[in-house]
Amino acid sequence: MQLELSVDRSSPVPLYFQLSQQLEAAIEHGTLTPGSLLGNEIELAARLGLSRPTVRQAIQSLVDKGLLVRRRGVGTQVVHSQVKRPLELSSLYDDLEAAGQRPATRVLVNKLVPASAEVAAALGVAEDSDVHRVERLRLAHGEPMAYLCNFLPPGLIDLDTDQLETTGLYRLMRAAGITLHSARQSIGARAATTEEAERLAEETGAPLLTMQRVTFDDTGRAVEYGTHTYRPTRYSFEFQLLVRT
Amino acid sequence: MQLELSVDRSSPVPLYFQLSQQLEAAIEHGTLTPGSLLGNEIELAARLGLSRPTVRQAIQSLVDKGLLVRRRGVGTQVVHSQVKRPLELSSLYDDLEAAGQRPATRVLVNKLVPASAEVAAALGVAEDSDVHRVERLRLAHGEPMAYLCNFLPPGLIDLDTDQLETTGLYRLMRAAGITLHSARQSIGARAATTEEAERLAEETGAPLLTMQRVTFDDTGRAVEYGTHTYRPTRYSFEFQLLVRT
DNA sequence: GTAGTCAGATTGTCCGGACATACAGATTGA
DNA sequence: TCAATCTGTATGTCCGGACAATCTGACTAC
Repeated sequence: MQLELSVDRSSPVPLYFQLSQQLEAAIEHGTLTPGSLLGNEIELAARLGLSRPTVRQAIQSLVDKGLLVRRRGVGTQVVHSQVKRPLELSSLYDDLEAAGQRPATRVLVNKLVPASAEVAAALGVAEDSDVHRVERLRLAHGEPMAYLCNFLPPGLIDLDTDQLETTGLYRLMRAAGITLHSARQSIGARAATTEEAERLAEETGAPLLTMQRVTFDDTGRAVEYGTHTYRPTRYSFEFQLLVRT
Repeated sequence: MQLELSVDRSSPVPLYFQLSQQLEAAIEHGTLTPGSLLGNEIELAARLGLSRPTVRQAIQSLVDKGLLVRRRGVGTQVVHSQVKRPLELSSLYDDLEAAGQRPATRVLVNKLVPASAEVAAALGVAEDSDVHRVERLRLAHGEPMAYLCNFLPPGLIDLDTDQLETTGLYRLMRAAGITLHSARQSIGARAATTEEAERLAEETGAPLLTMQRVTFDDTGRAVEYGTHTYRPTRYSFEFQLLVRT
């Protein structure tokens, strides 16, 4: 069957983007079934009244997302496996909300403190200089799920406790005009100390999932350093990843 | 200072790839310092005797890798933060070897077994049909580090125990002509059972880091399903990730 | 002095074409 | 019958050009 595709040249949205979105929607919706050929680029371009480079750009973006596979001499086809999303830089809050869990946050600490050596190194600021320290308890369905301790350099964002209780940190940062670009993460596990256990309603010595992360904006500045502990019975890290080529 | 760049038109290596590799090397080597402008595309193209689309393709590949940032009206500059690698689909064996640890593998099980419901679902094969089951203990410096249990569909690869002891599973699969494409991972933690503790020389109830993974090739077939447990005192997952744009 | 405006610079998008390269299947030869 | 070769098809690479969108900084007007 013929796929219904069309582009709006009067729209400010780039043509290749319009096309890639329609193709992605068709894949998501099942109109383009896994394994099916996409039809050659030349004809597709002619059918849409676009040039081949534009069509290629649209297809390439979906190849990069892992939705399509190109084979020289064969064609472009939809991958069989259900690709979800390739581990984006998302916040726990958004993840929980998307999963239908009603997330809640209890802000335990929100103040300026002198940076420890560890924090100073991670954020690239001078030791003992002032940094924001935010400690939060993240709940889902009223049950504690994670304990989040974050450090931010000063002057970057105005951290309002009320806002922190109603939304995620990443969303606040994006809203403040910070372009999140990359992050360096480390995921591990360890036994809960008595203090940690108490916070998360676990037993002392119970296994905890830990995550440390330094986030950078597009200028390469470190904009956030966080040390998080999760209850492994309530949370695990799930993600899809692609090979780099 | 002027960066020394040149391309070899007689080489079968694509021109844009030659350029991107030279730029990447210059960034890695420090010749291109973080924050420095790359010079505009037009002039760069003229200097190298290339067309602008070719130069753009080279630059774009580095932008995708997170090494460069483009700004309309400003230019292209090197990001400040030290980007390592964006979480490729690597094997524990390669990771350890790259880190200078001398990895060793002890194959505990290597046989065909009927697929359980869980395995059948992950690999997309019929329940009770034959699948390879491989259990391995991964050691570093003679100390147990991880227990790896993997399942593979039959007919895909010849699993030789000797080879499994001297290299990683992924390397074997790639050598067998399998193109690894994507994987779905889940990382969590739990307390060690007595059996698990014994295998890894830990105490019963000690925290363990767990990872489950289904790997797909470029046709979308599931080619491997694995359940791994790591000693968190010896291993943690470290990776860099980029925002998708 | 401050805000608005304008011009230059640079990347973003798009076009049309050309040739190279690799794959699959049909044809041909032994 | 089987293997080597040819051929068509589709993507991969590359070119040269055109115009649009956006950012920076300087200029101008109030």
